[in-house]
Amino acid sequence: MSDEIRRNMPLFSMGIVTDLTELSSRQVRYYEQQGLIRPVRTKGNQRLFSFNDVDRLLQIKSLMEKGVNIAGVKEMLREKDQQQAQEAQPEPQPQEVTKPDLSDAELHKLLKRQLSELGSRPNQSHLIRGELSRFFH
Amino acid sequence: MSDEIRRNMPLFSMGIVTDLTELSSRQVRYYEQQGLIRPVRTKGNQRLFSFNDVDRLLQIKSLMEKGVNIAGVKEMLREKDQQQAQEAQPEPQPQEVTKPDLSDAELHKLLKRQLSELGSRPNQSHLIRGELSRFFH
DNA sequence: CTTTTTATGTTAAATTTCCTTACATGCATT
DNA sequence: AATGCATGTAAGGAAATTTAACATAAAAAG
Repeated sequence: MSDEIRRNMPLFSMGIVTDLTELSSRQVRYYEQQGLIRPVRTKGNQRLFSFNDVDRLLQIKSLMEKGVNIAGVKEMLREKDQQQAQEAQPEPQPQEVTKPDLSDAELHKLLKRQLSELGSRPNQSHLIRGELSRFFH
Repeated sequence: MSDEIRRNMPLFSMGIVTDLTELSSRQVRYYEQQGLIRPVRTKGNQRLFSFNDVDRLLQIKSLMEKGVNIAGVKEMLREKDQQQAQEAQPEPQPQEVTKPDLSDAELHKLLKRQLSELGSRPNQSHLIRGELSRFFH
């Protein structure tokens, strides 16, 4: 729980995040606009990102490089969020499945179509998916 | 060693550091000028601080609140740096003691005089000495 | 008890970074 | 051919940061 706080502490400015992720600021703002991340703001309205935000951005980048579109990314992050919420409160809560934004059929079709690609491009000198987790234990 | 990289990765802008440490930017710059920290710079000449920098600033703050002056802080950080350097390369290196900037007598006198005070003031909502270490394992 | 040093505050001007908005565009999808 | 998605780019303004200078209270030195 104290870990939760650390992961969500607003620490990084836009410039550092673009360096860390090698995303353009345009991309980062677009992803925020699409509801994929929720950085807080300074008094002067500038974005401050947390470890979690950077982590999500790396996941988003990874997925989009595989051809997944925003809708797909949104769906996958939503699932992951649910998992984490479950882990956070381990009470076995009998709950009817929350309706996904997209039907299972739609999502399946979507992913099936998109996962037939594979853009490959060497990368380094910045964070890659999974590398961030080492910042905490 | 990979840990060393993480600890020294330039991540934080001035604003975040002043929030984290509750030091004024003036203080942070002064401590840099005195050689206590060495933040790197962006292309545009703005400071970028690492975890290590923030950690040192918290130590500096803690010491100065106890009345230790810059010279004393400098000495104590130097000692700690030596320790860490030793731990990093555990080769039993027979080395004659490096001459301190201040003689032992001077330092002793200095600390003895200064440690007779104790400014107490409640603090919260920011990092305190030792709290930062949890960001890594 | 003056004088000097230390550590920090404050202000100003210049520079850099970031913000929003708007328009442009290549590539898929329809 | 027309539309939508994801991103680039440019303009204008606001916020954050920088250096340099001057001010000052408290401590140290003489």
